[in-house]
Amino acid sequence: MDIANQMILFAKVVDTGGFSAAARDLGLTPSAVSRQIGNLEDRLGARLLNRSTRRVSLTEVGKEFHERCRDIARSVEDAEAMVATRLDHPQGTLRISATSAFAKAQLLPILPLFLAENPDLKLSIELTDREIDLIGEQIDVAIRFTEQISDTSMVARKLASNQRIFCAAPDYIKRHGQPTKPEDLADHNCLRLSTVEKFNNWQMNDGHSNVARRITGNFETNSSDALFHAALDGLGIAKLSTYLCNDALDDGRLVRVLPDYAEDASDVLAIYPNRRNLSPNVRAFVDFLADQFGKVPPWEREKRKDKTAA
Amino acid sequence: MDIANQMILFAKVVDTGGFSAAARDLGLTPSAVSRQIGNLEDRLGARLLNRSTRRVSLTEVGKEFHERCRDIARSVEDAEAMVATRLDHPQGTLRISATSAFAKAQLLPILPLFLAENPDLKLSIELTDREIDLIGEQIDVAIRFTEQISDTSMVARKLASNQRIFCAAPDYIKRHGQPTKPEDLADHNCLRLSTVEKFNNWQMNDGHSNVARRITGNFETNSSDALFHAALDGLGIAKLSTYLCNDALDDGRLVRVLPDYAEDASDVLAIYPNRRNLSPNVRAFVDFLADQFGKVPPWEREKRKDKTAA
DNA sequence: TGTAATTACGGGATACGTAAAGATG
DNA sequence: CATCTTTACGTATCCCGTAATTACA
Repeated sequence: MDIANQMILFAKVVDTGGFSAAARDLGLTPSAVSRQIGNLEDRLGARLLNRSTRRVSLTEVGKEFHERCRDIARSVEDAEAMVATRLDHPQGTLRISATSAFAKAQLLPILPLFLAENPDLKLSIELTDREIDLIGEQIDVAIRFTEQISDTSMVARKLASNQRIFCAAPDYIKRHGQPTKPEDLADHNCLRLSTVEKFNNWQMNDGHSNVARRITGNFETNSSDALFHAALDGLGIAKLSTYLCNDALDDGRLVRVLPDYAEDASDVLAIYPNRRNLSPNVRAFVDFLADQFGKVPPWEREKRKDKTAA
Repeated sequence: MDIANQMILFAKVVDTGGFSAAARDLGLTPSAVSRQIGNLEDRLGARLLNRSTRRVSLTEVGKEFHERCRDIARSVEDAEAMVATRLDHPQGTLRISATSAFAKAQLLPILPLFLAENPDLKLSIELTDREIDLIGEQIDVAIRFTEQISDTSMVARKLASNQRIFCAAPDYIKRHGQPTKPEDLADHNCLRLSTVEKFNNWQMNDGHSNVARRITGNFETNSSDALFHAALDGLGIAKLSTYLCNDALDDGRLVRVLPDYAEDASDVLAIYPNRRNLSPNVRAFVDFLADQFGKVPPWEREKRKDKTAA
């Protein structure tokens, strides 16, 4: 047994007034207590307790040492209790990472509800589109899109499906015509996301097979959000995540292009450090996300299906 | 391993910045450190550290827990250091018990020298003639006279020999005559110490054999000191410890009676709790006593021998 | 390639309980 | 006589190190 526990044991002996009493309290035998205290004294090189068979009394060093040991014992208990308290319900600060586009479109709108459900919780939202070091940045939960989990200690939980589909402003279509087959894209101004689409072609899937089509365009950006707005502004055709363009499709600011084609569906993932000893904060947040996005994500809700059907 | 040491280990891991670094510092393997931290987390039910193979970072609970653990680790070290400091040289308070007669005659006179040798030491002198519970009274050292050590945990170190001899004031002898053989005591007023001499006879030894002689007298007391003063006042013949009567014999206030007889020699003992992990305070004091009384006690010094020889 | 964290596995240190002894009120 | 501390002794626990694995720079 190492010294710290012997110190706590010593405090217990003094507080209970004897070896046997301490042993009873701790579920040990007097024998074990006696030996540990003896070891402690030998290690310190000082006698802490003078003992007869009937009585135990502190030496002068013992008295001072005891005060410190008692404080330490208390601190240990307090620290343990502190953790237990924090485990009781979500509290403190939860650091969340997401891409700015997803955050603006989907995450931020639902956070007030989450905060209302968890009054003791504070949020710290970190918006970055590049991949980040979750551990280095002390992120509790990140929301990412099938970007593979680099670290095996990380756990990814699927929140929803996401597809990227082809959209343009009605005005753009009016001016440049409606493409009807993938090949037509070559004649259009295709807006690119520079971070993902490094090569000038788009993967697309008609439900049966994948094809890749070469594209051209005079606009690229590293920001999904900027891409979205460029499409809204009628700059050309963009491949946009459904979570991002659903509202604009609903109210007619965008129309879908090549509706039979889409990129392979990918997943919206909540990524967090580890499933073992998961913090209540993370658990609550991930559960909340799963609840909000899980069955039918907002961007696939009825209202939109009605309109497109119409 | 119990929780307190795991907490200290955890603090070390955070302070060194990793499991391997902590392991190196502590002379352990990363494997052991990993397991202990894992156990700690499981016990607490909370993740303290998020770790990749290259990086370790604190969770929110971990951060707060760490602060407490670091404080605890420091407190443990401080407490250990405090004891080590006190072991360095005698300091603090030493509680000494002695009989009041011995203290007045022999102990108190030499204490200033002891205090001068140990400037950081304070003394607390407890004078009681009855036997006391050293442990209950928190006595560090008791000076007693062959009163058997009741507790085996106690250690007795012989400081000097002591004899009790027969004395009277010259004035008393002048008035009642000099006894020349033990039987003569029956005709004298013998002063008794009530605590020791419960029966009305005195043991005496002529160097060959013990005899017991019945005595009578009109004075008894529980105080050696009072007995001594009664003898000085010429009340009768007293059996007095040499440590007590030497000065009076030296300067003629008392004369020895039946000089060929004395009580069996007994020992002046220093009694202290235990030899294991003896405190520097006790060690210094007992050594000092042995040095002062050890070879030839003050009450057997030359000056007196000269005079009695004369 | 070198370092880091983790896990399984086997051996060994160690801390426990039992039992007995000595002491105390 | 019940209770207390201490010590010896045998055992079982548990904790560590070794080695292998996976991850990361």
